[in-house]
Amino acid sequence: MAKLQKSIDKRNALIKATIELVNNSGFHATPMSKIAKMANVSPATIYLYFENKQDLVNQAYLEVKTKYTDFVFKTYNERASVKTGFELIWKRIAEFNINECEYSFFLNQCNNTPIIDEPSRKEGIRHLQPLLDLWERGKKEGVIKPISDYILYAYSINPISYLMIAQKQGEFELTKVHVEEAFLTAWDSIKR
Amino acid sequence: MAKLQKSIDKRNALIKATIELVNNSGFHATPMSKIAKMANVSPATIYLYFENKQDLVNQAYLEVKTKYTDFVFKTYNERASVKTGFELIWKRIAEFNINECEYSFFLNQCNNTPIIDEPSRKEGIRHLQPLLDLWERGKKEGVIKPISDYILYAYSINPISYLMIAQKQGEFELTKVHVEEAFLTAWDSIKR
DNA sequence: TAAAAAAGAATGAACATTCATTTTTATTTC
DNA sequence: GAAATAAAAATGAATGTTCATTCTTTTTTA
Repeated sequence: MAKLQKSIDKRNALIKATIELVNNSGFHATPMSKIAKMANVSPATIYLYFENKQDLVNQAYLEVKTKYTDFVFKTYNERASVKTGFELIWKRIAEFNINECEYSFFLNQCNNTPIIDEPSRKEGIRHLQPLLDLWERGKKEGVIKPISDYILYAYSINPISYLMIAQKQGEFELTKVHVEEAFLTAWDSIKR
Repeated sequence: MAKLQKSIDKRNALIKATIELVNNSGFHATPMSKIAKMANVSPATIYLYFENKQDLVNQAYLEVKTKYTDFVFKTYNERASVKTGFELIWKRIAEFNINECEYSFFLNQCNNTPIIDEPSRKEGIRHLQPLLDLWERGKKEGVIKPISDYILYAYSINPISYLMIAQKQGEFELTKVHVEEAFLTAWDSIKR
């Protein structure tokens, strides 16, 4: 009698292939057969690991989102000043976007199009709770503008994704200098 | 012998249906048959007006993009100060996004995913030439930060799209007050 | 050796596009 | 101004393909 032994490697390869193919062609233009081929697996095998195509993408999304938040808050220290705390988080976000741009592009596509289930997406910004808490504190201390979190996010965090896309499309190269400029710009936009 | 008399109304209805359906389901999840039905037309008729599905979307994109830039620069006056000029343009962009959110959502989806031909997209930011010229002047006058246009765009213009999406997903409502806050934030982020 | 895992081929649905006809339109002829 | 007509415009029904998913068989594993 055999134990349940589905290979985690195969699952990972499938998720990886999905991300890469969806990044380059979009969800509906990516056939399961191609995902299978890229993961060196038969199409039928995908269904041992995932219910169906939608489930595969949802799981890819949640997995990448988790990697993202884990990375972003790893170095965060609640006792730092608001400005320092913001810098810690912002720079980690930038680092993730630059070093894992396959992931960040994928997240971005999921956030901007209707490919992900509402339930799977609803988690959304809530993953960023520590950042929201930091802003709350900043507003109380009078260091951060007393405006909606959505606006703070739109101006200080979302631009990073935009710059990644511009870079992916080869219009722009995101250098160290740019990152520093972008950080200062982000801070200028939300500081009181 | 009859004159060429393809109905502009029909063409418009097809473009409108395409925008609405692509907004809600994405390009590949929108069948031609549905577009036809929504435009009250037979599927075969689409091919009298457009070469194929890709051509239909490309044309929709270019048409909306043109509407956008026409609207945005309509009130612009080259002789205004940099700050005033920026405010004129920014507020028109915001107005367009709010009043024509079907259009702005569509443009955003085209800019963030691989559904549009590279050639059709390449026009991209270049449509915004007057804004780029204004920034150039602002940098010379020492009023605008001397940083890449991509960064200026990412921080002062792109956030509007993000806020639109948040609104479309029902997470947020973009009120007059928010628009004013957002404008000041945009200016803070790019002013020297 | 028995159960799980994997595979390739088969199935059936959905879809973009084309085809063969019908309908509309505008002009011409009386 | 009505009837005739020829070309464009529009249509609904094919066509052929692509694809997600399932089925049956083979291979691997414990």
